[in-house]
Amino acid sequence: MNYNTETEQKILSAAAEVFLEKGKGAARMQEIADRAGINKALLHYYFRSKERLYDEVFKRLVSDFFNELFDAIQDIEDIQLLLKAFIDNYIDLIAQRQRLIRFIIWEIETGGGKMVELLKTIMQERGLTTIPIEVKIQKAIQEGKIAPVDSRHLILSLIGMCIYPFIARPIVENIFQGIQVTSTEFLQQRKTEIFNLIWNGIKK
Amino acid sequence: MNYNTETEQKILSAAAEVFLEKGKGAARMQEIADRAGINKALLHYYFRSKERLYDEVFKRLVSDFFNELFDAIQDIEDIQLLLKAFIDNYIDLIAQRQRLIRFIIWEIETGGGKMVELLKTIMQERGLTTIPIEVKIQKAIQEGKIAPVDSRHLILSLIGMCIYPFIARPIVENIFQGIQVTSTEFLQQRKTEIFNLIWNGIKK
DNA sequence: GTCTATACATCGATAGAC
DNA sequence: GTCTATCGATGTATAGAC
Repeated sequence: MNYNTETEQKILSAAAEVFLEKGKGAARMQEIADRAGINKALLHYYFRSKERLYDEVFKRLVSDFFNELFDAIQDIEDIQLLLKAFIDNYIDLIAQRQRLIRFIIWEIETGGGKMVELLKTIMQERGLTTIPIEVKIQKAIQEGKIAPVDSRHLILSLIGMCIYPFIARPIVENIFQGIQVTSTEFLQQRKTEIFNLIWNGIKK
Repeated sequence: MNYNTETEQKILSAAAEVFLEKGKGAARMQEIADRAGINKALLHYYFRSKERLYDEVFKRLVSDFFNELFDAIQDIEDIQLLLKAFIDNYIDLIAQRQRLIRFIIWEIETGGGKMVELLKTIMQERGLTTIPIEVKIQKAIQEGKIAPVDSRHLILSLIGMCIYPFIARPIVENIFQGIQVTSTEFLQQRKTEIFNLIWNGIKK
């Protein structure tokens, strides 16, 4: 039993909780220490500063998300199945990680440097030099399977449609009475509506 | 000349700058005072607390945005022209207010209460009880002008596609080398691609 | 490795003179 | 209305005993 690593893990999961709930700026080292069942001094002993602790937590959470997404769609070649799988998995992964979006947006909005670096690292680790889905969309266009849209814009549209309800959740649920963004019913509807819109929009 | 009001305006515009740049949490009353050319004490004399100053700034900036959007599309009845106008105006208004999005997202992610209240107020002031575009989409469906999609999902898709490139701007510009989200060229492409995708997706 | 105690900085807010 | 000076709370980080 390695006491060192055990404490480190307790700190990391407590820090993930607090950072996700409060955001980096409002997160307090005291609260992280409390939830980990230790004191502030030990936090700095293990991670030196709040900044470094945050970096470590951010890296782990975001890497998990993107690796799961890449895993889910990497072997699909048929464009229709690929789009369906992308939408389904993106929405499910986000639905399971609602607070992670705030986390990523907070980070992006401080310049996005960490996020860009992390994405590069993740792609490098997977041996990717291009975005797989972009290449597959372009291939489908060349083979005449879908209309000649701009692949980059299609990807931006896909992600935007999937992610927006989660970003604007309080407003969406208030403006559209009856919608519960996390309900199984809404998630299923959302997947279907996005796929139908996209597919009708680009099929030949 | 009313000195009272003049100082108040200087404070409000300085506060808007700082809040937009730093966000509510990281904004400092000292910096707002400096930019307004006064001292901290006077800030509290006029607005009592940071919270109230923030509320006032938030209300003004967000109201302006939505009022401009509503003004731009309220008289359009034809569904095709309406969708085109919504996309064009939404993208232009956001492009002119890049930092406002962070502002709104920050606010949403602390619960969204202020945003919901503000939207209700804005709609009340305009005498609206429903969302105009939702009603017009449903009317177009009933009249058989577009396919019977879910109007709420269509609106979510529209906004998501318009707003996403601005939210994820640093990532988008890095992943898609060559894209400059704020360039006239990209904005024009984006408007066209969104409209074409939507219209092909729902036209009969 | 883990603790207590504390240094040191910063921030929002206010008191009080003018 | 506007200023200077300062309070009180809170935050990160560290020193030093065990």
